[in-house]
Amino acid sequence: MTDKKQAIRASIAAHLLATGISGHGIRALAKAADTSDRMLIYYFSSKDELLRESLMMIVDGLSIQLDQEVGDTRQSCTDLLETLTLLCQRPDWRPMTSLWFEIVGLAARGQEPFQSVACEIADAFIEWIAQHLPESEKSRAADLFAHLEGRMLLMLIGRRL
Amino acid sequence: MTDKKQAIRASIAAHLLATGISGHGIRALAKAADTSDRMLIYYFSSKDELLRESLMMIVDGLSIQLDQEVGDTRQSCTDLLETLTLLCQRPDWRPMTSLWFEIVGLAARGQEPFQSVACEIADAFIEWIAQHLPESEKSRAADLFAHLEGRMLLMLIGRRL
DNA sequence: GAATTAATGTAGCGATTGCTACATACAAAA
DNA sequence: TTTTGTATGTAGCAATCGCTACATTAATTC
Repeated sequence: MTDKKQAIRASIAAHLLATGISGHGIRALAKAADTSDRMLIYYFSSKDELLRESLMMIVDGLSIQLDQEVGDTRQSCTDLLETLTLLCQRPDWRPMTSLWFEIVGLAARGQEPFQSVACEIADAFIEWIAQHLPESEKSRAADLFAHLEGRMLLMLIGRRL
Repeated sequence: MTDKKQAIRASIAAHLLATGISGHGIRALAKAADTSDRMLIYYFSSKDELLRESLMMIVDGLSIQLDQEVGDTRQSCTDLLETLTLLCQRPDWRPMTSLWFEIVGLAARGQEPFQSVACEIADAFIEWIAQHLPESEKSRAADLFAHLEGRMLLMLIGRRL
């Protein structure tokens, strides 16, 4: 059933957020989703497809989650960067940050499905930023995203600004 | 002999730059260094140690390489960011960029030896930036690095500013 | 009730993983 | 010359990898 498939997607997504992508065989993933490796392949055909669909679940929730945290107000470029910097530094966002850079690392060599997932996440985030900037600064959304990402990277490896 | 060990380090470093870190067993690495897996373990005790030493070779050459490319002049914060952005966008720097984000991705979950290697690279780069900024702007070195890294990330996944 | 389809368990395949045991060659030291 | 230590090849181990073959049960349809 599609319910079952969706439940598996959700379990795997949570597990990836909590423990990372690499180093988990399908047997371990199956245990995390309370099923068997046999069933994972039955539903998703391959491990790659399972990962792709699970990661896309997270992407789809990103904009909503950002709205919940930041609110739907517009801020200047400088202010929005500070707001998002504070948000991404919060401990409860750490799993998301780790997962994001893990995806980027896997995408760095063009490896699917991570390459396309990375693009989708970046595009979604930049789009969200653009919609929360004043009209006059919309064109700076991508560079604001870049600046934010760099700060997240520094934080991730334990380096201060 | 130490010569042999050093030659292996160099071969492996070049191979990692060209083809990435993940997905290579020690048998493949041995072939790239024109030796046997048996000898890699003989010299380096473990795959982790082999990777650590090979990656550190790259780190050690980073400042020198930056000096060669950019020159030893000081620039304002804004100018230096543009200079470095152009440099890191050059196709011949692409392997370095990919490798760097691959390392960060592996470090994202605290996995050694990538965690410590990532710190060393970041520290070396930030230190280099600080030394190429005017006295009055030195404190902004880390954030300039952050901004640059974010731009590299965008470029890496094929997104424009 | 019979036939068909969907869902699931069990077992295992062939490939690869990092690493080790054992033997051997060769050189320097005693 | 015997001994000792370094360098190297060959073979293989136990674990894990993604995935498949085969059988069986459970649910649906005719």
